[in-house]
Amino acid sequence: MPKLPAKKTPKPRPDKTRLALGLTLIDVAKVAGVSPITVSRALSRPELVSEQTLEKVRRAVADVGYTPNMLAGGLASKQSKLVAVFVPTIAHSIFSDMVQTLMDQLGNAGYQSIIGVTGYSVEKEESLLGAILGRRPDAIVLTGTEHSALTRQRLVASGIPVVEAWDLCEDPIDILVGFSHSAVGKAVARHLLGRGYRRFAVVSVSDARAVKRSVGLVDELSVQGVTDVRQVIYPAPATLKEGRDGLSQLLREGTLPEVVVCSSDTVAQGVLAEAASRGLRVPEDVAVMGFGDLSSAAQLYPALSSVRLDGARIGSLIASTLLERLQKQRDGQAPVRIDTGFDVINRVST
Amino acid sequence: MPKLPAKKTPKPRPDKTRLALGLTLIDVAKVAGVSPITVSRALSRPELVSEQTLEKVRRAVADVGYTPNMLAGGLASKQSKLVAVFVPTIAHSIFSDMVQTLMDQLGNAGYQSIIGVTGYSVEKEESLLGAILGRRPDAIVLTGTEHSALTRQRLVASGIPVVEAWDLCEDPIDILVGFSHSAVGKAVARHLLGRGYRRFAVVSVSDARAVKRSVGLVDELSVQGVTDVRQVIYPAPATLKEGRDGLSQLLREGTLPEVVVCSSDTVAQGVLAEAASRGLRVPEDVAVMGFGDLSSAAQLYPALSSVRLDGARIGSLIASTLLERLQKQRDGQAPVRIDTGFDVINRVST
DNA sequence: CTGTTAGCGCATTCAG
DNA sequence: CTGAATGCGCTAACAG
Repeated sequence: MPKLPAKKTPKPRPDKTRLALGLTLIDVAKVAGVSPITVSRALSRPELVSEQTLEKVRRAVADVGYTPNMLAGGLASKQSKLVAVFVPTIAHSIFSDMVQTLMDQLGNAGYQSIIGVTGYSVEKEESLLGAILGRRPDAIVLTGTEHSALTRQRLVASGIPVVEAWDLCEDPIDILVGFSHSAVGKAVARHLLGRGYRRFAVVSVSDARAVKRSVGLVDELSVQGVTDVRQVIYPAPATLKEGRDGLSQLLREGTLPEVVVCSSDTVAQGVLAEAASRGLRVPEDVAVMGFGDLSSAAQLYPALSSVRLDGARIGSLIASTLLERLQKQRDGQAPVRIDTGFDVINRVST
Repeated sequence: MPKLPAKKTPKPRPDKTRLALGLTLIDVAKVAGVSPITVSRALSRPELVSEQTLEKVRRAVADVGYTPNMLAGGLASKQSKLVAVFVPTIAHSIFSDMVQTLMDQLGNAGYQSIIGVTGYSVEKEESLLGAILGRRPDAIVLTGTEHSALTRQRLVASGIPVVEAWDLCEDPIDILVGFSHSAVGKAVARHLLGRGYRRFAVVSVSDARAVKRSVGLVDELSVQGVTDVRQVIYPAPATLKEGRDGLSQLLREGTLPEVVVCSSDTVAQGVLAEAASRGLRVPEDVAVMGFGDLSSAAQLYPALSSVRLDGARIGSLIASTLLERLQKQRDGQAPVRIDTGFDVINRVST
C-alpha cells in the first residue's frame, strides 16, 4: 500500500466569495452537467461538440462567469497564444502605427502581444528577450537585423518563429519583412540630384538603419560625382534637438548646403525649426529631406521631399506573414523574405 | 492495488535536439546535483539558499541554457508577474510616454506589461479585458474612469488590483491616479480671461475626459459672464484634420473668435495649420490653446498657451503606487487617490 | 538550509 | 461525439 492517508485537508481552497477567476473547468462542468473535458472542447474546439451540449456549456460559462486560465492552458498545450514584439520605441508614429496594426490583427487571430521597448540598444533587446522567453511566446517580432550574438543564438535555439522587420539582410534568423535602407539612400540621392541639388549635408542619428541610409546616399552621390557631403551624427534616439543642433553645427562649420538630408522626420522638423528661427526659407534657402510616415505634424512642414513609409501596412504584412507561418505549425522552413518597398515623394509646402 | 501498470511509455519527450526551451528544473537539478526545488529557490528566492549551492545552480543554469517557464510558475504560484495596461492609443506622446515609463519601472520590479489599445471605446476595453483576464494579470491599469458595467463588475469580482489613471472620480474601482479635467477647464478659462480674451471657441473631440474639460471651461466662463462659446465637436480620435476642419467650421458659421481652445495639442496643431494657410497670425489674429505634453512637434508652434502634462511622470506615479500595493499583497483596502495635478503655461512663439 | 509530497487548471492521448 | 486517465513545469507547504 503505497500511500493513502493523504486526504486530510480535502480542499483548503479559498472558497470564500468565490472570485470569478477562481473558477475552473470543473465548476463549469458541474453546472453544465458534463465532464470537464467537454467544457474544454466546447470552448476551444466547438466543432467537436454537439450543438446542444455546446449550448449547455455556454450557458453554464455565462452563469458562473468563468474565464479560462491561459497559464494552465498554455502549459498543457504548449501554446501561449502570445507574440512578443520588440521595437526601439513607441514614441514615433512609424512604430506606434506598426505596433497598433500588428497587435490588432494578431488579436483578431487569437494572439495577444507583449511589447518590448529596446531603445535602439541590442543589450536592452537581449535582456528583454531573456525575460520574455519565459512566457514561451509563440512568435517573436524584432525590429532590424542587428542583434547580439547571444540574442541570435537563443532565438535560433528556441525554435520559435521569428520575424525581423524594417530591414533586409543576407542571413535572416527566420522570416524577413522589410526594405533596403541602402536602396533608400541611393533613391534619395538620385531624386535630389535629379532636382538639381549638388551641395548636400546629412543630419542623422547613429542607429543601424539610419547609418545604412546615409551610406547608401553618400555612395550614390559619390558615383554621380558629388563627393564632399558633410555629415552630423548624433546618438539615437532622435528628437527635435538633434535637428536644431544639426543645422546649427552645419552652419557653424561651413556654408549653408543646398539640401539637408535627415535620418527621420523628427530630425527634419528640428532642422526646419532651426531654419525658421534663423529666417531661412525652405526650400528656397535650404531644402530639407525627411524620412517617416508623413503622419501628424510632419505633413504640415514645407519639407521639400520625403521618404514615405506606411507603418500600418508593414504591421499588416508582418501579421499576415506570421499568421500563415503559425498556421502550418510545421517547421517547414520555407524561407520568407518580403520587401515592403518605400516611396520617395515630393511635398512642397502645405 | 489501485493502478500501477501505467509506466508503458516512460518518457516520450521530444528529446531531439533538446531545444533550450524544452529544459526543465529537473534537468538543471541533475546537472547541479541538487533537488529541483532547490533550483527553483535559487532562482526565485536566492536568500533561502546557501551561497555555494547557489553557485552550483547558477553554473548549471548557464551551462544548459535554462529559461524558467513562467506559465508553469505562474500556474503554481498564482502570480503571473504580468500587468495589463489599457490606453486609448499609443499614437499620442502623452500616452506613449506614460506607457514606456510604466513598462520600464514595472519591468525593473520583475513585472512585464501587456498593452491593450482601446481606441477610446468602452466596448473595445471590455472585450480586451475578457481576453486579458485569461492571463491572470497581477494588476490592471486603465485609462479613465468610464467603463462598461460588465467591465466594472468583472474587475471588482476579480479581486485584482486596479488603477484608473488620467482622471479622478467619486467611486473608483480601486486605486486612482489622475487629475480633475473639470479643474483643467476652469483653470484655462481663468487663465485666458486674465489675459483679456472674451470671445471663445472650442474645438474638441468627444472623448469623456475632453468633454469634462470643455464643460469645466464653459461653466467657469459662464460664471465670469462669458456665455456664448461656440463649440465644434468631433468623434475621437483626434488628428490634425479635426483641427483644420474645426477652424474652418468656426469661420464658416461666424466670425473669428479671439481664442480657440482645443482638446489636445494634435487638434491645436490642426487649427494652427489651418490658420497659417488662411494667412491668420497666431496669436494676434487668433490665439490657440492646446493640451498635451509639449513634447516633440507641439513645442514648435506659436500657440499662445497650453495645459501641460507629463506622461512620464504619471507613468512613474502609477508604477510606484501599484508596486507598493503589490508588495503588501493583503487586500488592505487602503483607498488610494492621487491627484497628479497639471500646469497651465504660456508659450509665446518658439 | 534542503528535500518530499501534492497539486495549480488545463489539454492531450486514448477508450468508449 | 464524449469521458478517463495522465502530466505539462513549477512552487507551496510541510518535513527533516
